[in-house]
Amino acid sequence: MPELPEVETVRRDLATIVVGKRVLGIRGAASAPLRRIRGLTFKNLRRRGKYLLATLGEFELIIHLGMSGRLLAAATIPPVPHVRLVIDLEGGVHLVFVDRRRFGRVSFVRRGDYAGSPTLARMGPEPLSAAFTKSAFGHQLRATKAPIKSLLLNQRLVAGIGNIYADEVLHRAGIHPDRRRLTPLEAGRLHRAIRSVLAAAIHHRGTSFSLHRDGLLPPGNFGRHLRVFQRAGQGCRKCGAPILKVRLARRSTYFCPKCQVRERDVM
DNA sequence: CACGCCTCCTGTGCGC
DNA sequence: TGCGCACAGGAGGCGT
Repeated sequence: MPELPEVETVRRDLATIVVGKRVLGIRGAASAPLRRIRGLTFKNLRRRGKYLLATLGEFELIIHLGMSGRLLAAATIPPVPHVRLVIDLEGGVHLVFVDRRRFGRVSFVRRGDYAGSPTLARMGPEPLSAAFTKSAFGHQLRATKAPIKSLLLNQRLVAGIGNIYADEVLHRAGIHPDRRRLTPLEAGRLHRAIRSVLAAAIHHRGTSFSLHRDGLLPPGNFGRHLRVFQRAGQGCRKCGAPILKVRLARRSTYFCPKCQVRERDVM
């Protein structure tokens, strides 16, 4: 599930609960470095791309939810399978990391030491920040020849986009997912689409999938605003043509064959 | 270095 | 109904 809007939703839900609280203990599959978190206090809870970051003393807690990870704050440990880690906080609060597929990661490093997370170390700008400029984005898109969808997924040109929002922003921008070397016009449309789609998704608390509809978290409801993702065979909301599903970059890819043409724009 | 492919893990849903 | 297999929202690591 978790792409930028979902991770941001988790961050906002948990920040007010954990910030300022001291760690009383840690249980579960905690690495030796992670066990040093005991006794330290959460100074903040931040997000970078799809990563959650927290400063505690001289250290930084790095949490990536992977494909199936969830992070919950609760007074009692919920009776769900696949609880991997529990961080006990003062005030009777438990931070619970649940991850069915174990693709999630929790690490504890010296502040800013991202050597163990190359994607985080090389992360592109936050799409909703001023650092994400149309001109820099456009220049980078001219300089690389991979399919635009692969570039959106790899986190280096812009942070936080995954398979759902890659398809959604490409549809919004009217760009075929396999287009390469975008024109400045296309780059401009894509830049704008990235900002508007992600902002709207955050507003709706992200896209909720069955894994997350268990009553433990307020559900996201951006799902009903999706224009192409998991809508194969259904009509494009813009032109009515049936949405296609293909494999691209080893991922399911949904697009409208009429609104998103592969040919380069005529300028 | 850029790019593409394979892998990690577990559960679900589909076709036969 | 049962079985086997493809597939699932991510990113790290490797080979080319």
